[in-house]
Amino acid sequence: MAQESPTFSPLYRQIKSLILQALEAGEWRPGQSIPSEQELAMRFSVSQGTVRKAIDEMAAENLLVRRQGKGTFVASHSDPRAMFRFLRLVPDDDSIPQRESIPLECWRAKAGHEASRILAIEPGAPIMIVRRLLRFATTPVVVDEIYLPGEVFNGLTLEVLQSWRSSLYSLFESRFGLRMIRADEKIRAVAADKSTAEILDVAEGTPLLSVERVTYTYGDRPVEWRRGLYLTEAHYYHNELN
Amino acid sequence: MAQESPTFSPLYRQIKSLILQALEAGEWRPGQSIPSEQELAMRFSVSQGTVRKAIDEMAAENLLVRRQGKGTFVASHSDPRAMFRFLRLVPDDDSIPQRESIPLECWRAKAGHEASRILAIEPGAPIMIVRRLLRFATTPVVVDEIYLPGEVFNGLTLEVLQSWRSSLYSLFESRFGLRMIRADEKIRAVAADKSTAEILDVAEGTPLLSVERVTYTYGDRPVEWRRGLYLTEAHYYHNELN
DNA sequence: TAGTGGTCTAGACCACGCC
DNA sequence: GCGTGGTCTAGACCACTAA
Repeated sequence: MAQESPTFSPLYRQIKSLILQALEAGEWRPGQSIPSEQELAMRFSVSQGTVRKAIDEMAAENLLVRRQGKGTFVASHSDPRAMFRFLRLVPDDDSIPQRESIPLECWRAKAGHEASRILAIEPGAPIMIVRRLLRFATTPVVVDEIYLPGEVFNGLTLEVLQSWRSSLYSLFESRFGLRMIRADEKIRAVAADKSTAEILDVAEGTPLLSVERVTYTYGDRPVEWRRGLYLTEAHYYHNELN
Repeated sequence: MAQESPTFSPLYRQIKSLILQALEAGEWRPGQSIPSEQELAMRFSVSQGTVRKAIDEMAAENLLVRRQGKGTFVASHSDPRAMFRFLRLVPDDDSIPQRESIPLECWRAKAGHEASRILAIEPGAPIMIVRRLLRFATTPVVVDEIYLPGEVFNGLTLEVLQSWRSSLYSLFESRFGLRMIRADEKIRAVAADKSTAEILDVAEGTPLLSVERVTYTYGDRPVEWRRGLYLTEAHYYHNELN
């Protein structure tokens, strides 16, 4: 008969979005622990099991990290376990390489049509463009061109990038308070242009993986658009299908 | 003090592996429903909540599919919702294309060094090799070369392949009782060789995505090794990162 | 209306990390 | 020993599906 709840949302999802709000508001910082399940249950006046289910989902989405006996922590790109979480390039011998990010350029620009559409900002709005090289041990393997909304990344310079000894996303997190939650990648095969070929030390025309990534923060807000060119002669992009 | 349980396994995981066993033994067929949570709880003499947690995990792994009000079902590649579950190629305009699989060749061979290693069979053991073309609407987009253990795929012929009007994995499931659970892909950029270029109707040397996939059935047993060459001029390989 | 999965609760106990 | 997350239970009630 009567449609009771056209937008029925279970209690644990409401709790989840409350925790999300707190997270977004910066109530707990990346790497820090959030209150215990008991405390949260009291705070929201629900049972511990309901809080638990909310946290379960958020842990599955890599927003939180549970550690038995210790507590629940806000996920962080500064955590060694998650440092290159989004980089799927692996050496052919499946070793874990020493990665090194080498910033090449960093300049201001105005958002063109495509950048404004993808980053959901006004055309002509300020953006930052970063070019950088990624090396595995001493081998150059990836050239990235990264587009960032200038609004958010105010104060980003080549010097800042060069003085940072860790992953880009951990810099974004620490310096700009931006937490990268998830990303979408579009992968294609392309031929290396001259300048990329030089940087990667291969012949012009060498087939490369073009990896176009849009990265999102809380609320599915896009905050990074990057295009990486991956050299796959001694490495491969690894993907697991379920 | 005493190390109580070096290999502690919670009850719900034991239940999970019992359900897995039943699944593997073919007690319930793909697409069919398994017993209700209550029935399983009685059968295994545990609470409904414990069964629920076991099923939760299996649903997350795409082994089972829950449908509220109806029951829990064995996942199937014949289900339209999961038909091309492992194919990540998408048209640039993000439309959902009409896919068509065109078998080109199918022959017997003996496993070489690499095939035997990957499929975990004896070198020299019989294998089947299938070559096929995949079209989106009328556009050729993928050429696959597929290696299958002959032991399992006894009776596979080009005629069988040609008479099947659906996805390969649904054929494997229906005809050979083989259920593909998960897969690992290694992606590279390569240049099109002459014969592939002809089939895909592009110039020789065109950059293509090389997608090497190993597919596993229950118990992490590898049962398929394939290499696909994807044309990415009007399509892209989509990947979501979390 | 009956049966299924989905939610929510309350309480007991276990495993783990740390002091 | 204490606090944390992790497991297990039992029971009540809700939402969805199909007969």
